[in-house]
Amino acid sequence: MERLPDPRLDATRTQALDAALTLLQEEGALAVTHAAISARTGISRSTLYRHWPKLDALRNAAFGRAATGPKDEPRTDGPLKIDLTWMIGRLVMALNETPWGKIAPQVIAAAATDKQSRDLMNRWIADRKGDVESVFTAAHARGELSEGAPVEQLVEMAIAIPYFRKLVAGLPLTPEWLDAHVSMICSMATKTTSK
Amino acid sequence: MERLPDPRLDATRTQALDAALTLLQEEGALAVTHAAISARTGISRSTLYRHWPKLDALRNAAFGRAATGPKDEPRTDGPLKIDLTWMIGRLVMALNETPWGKIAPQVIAAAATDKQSRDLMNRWIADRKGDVESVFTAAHARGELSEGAPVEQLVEMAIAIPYFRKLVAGLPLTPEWLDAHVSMICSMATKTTSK
DNA sequence: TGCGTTACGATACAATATGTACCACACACA
DNA sequence: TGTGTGTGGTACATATTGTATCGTAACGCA
Repeated sequence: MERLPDPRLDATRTQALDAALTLLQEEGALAVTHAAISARTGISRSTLYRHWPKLDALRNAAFGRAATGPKDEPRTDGPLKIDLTWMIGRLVMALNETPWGKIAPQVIAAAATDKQSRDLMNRWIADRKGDVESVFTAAHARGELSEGAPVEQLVEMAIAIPYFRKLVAGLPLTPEWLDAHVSMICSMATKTTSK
Repeated sequence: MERLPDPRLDATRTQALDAALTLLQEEGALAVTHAAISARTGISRSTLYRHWPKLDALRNAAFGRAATGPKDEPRTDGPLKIDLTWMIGRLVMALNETPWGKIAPQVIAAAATDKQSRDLMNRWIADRKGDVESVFTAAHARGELSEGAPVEQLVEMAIAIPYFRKLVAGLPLTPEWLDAHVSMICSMATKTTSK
């Protein structure tokens, strides 16, 4: 007979990963250790080793936890500028206000040597690209785009620039900046109705 | 009286940092330790600790070494597309073929907690931005730019996208991609002579 | 060439991080 | 109420990171 899963398993895992996430944000990936989590949660070191026998596994679990979040349903009602502002605004919010914004650089660095981190990063990017692309697709269906609009390049640009500003250059992503960013993209995508 | 500097000082420092750079590329920042460099160079562990008493100092020195390189003199003879292709081509080459391409992600991650890494990264970006900007300035002087061309945004875009593709998304920077990238920027910057 | 200085190499040692092994206890389910 | 399973505590093994000390070798200078 199958036994029901012991609720303690999930409870300790959740507690531990919560603490790991905090450590990740506050002190970086190197601070995520069995000992540190034990000190912070009261969970014994042996229990933590039982759940994640290796340090890599523990850190990957923490990364994974940081990347999880509610999926954004893209708005595609139009017009393009409104949809894009909302969609890229969600990205900006994720970078500004969720753990992911602080942790992404460490995932990027880890991706150089660790496949799981690479997969995690790629999945995150693919999701965002998909969202932005669907906005363009809808705009195209409404006839809002100019003939040869380079949609693929525009999608990449829409995402790459906020990423670069925030993570690489350490520049803020303000509402004013967002407006200018979206405006530039729209001016490239739509029929040149500009003055 | 001042004594001349002992040549052994420079010799060991150079040897050690060469090995550190190799380790950095091949096995990541975590592999850069006094012990590893000692094993690789034959320099004794105690000597390495004498030069860089802390591990952070050693890694920062390795980062610094990775970032050094000959300064690119921007070409500003025009036309814009030629100058931009050359200038961004230099950036692409640096990312593709120098240690910096492999190490930048680790510097970015370290920048979250370490001021020296932050400074290093900012200096690198500022240099590149300055180069690209001077290309636009020259083009403006020649009257190649359209009235309200958003030069600042274009400069950022020129740099952010290759960075994102290579470091974050792990995508290749091919000559074909470079051409498309530059073309897009030019079409935004120049008087809309496009059909 | 010889002398004082300085860098280097070797070793021993301390402190911490990273696991492993084992046992007693407490909690969950039947 | 028993039986299994997760947990906590401790002891222990090993590697990493850093310190301290000593003799030796290379260097600059006279």
